[in-house]
Amino acid sequence: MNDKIKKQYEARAKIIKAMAHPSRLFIIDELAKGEHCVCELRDMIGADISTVSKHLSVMKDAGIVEFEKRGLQVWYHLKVPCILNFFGCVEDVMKTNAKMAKQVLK
Amino acid sequence: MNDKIKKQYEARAKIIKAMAHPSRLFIIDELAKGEHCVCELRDMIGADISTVSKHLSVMKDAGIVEFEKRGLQVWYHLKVPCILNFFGCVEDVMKTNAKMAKQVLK
DNA sequence: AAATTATTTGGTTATTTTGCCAACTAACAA
DNA sequence: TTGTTAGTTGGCAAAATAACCAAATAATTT
Repeated sequence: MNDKIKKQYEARAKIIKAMAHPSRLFIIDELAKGEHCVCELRDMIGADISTVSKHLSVMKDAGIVEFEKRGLQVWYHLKVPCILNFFGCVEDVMKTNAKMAKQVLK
Repeated sequence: MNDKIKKQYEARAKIIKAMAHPSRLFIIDELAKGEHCVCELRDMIGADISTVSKHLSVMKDAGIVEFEKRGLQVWYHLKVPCILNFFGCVEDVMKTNAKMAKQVLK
C-alpha cells in the first residue's frame, strides 16, 4: 500500500469511524426522520449534553451532518441520506449472525 | 433509549466498527475481488502478520468475513458483499468534503 | 522425528476514544 | 443589566484499540 492509497483509506475510515458508535448510529437514524436540536437528542439518548455535542461534532467533521443555529438552539440534519442504504446491509449481517448463534446452541 | 434499543445499536456499531480502520477497509476491497490468504494480505498491507491476523479476526467476529483452512494457509473471503454498496456513499461524502475544502481556500 | 512455514494467541506499550464536569460563549428574557 | 437557557470547548480519568514481539499451534516437508 503506497502512501497515496493509504491516505485514501484513512479518509474513508474517518467517515466510517464517525458512524461507529451506538449513540451516533441512533442520531443518524433520528436525523433521517427529520432535523433535531441538540437538546432533543440529549433527551432521547440520556447522556450529558456535552457528550452529545461532541458526537455531533465528530459527524460534522466527517461531513455526515450539518447544522443551523436558530435562536438558542442548534438544529442538526443529515447531509448524506445515502448512508441509510447501508443500514439494510448491516441488518442482514446481524440476522446472519443471529442464525449462527442459534445453530451453536443446538 | 431503553435497554433493548441500546443493545440493538451496540450490535450495529460492532459491525460498523469492524470496518472502521484503513487496513480493514483495504482488506474488504481486496476480498471483494476474490479470496486471499493472510500472507497475501500481509504483503499488500506491509504490517506484521499478527496485526493482519487480528484485523481479520475482528471482522470474522463481526460476521463480515469467513475463512477456510487449506494446507498451511488460511483463506479469507467476504461473507456479505452488500457492504460494498456502502462505499459508493462514502465516496460521495468524500467528494463533497473535498469541494468544501476548495471553497474554504478560495 | 526435526525443521520449516503460515497463522493465531498472549502480553506490553502507545495512542485514541469516550464521557463527565466545569468553565465559557451566544442568544434571548426579565 | 442580570439572569436564564442551549450549546461548545478544555481538561481529565477510564476504557478501548492498535501494533509489535515472542511464544504456541498446526500442517508440511525433509
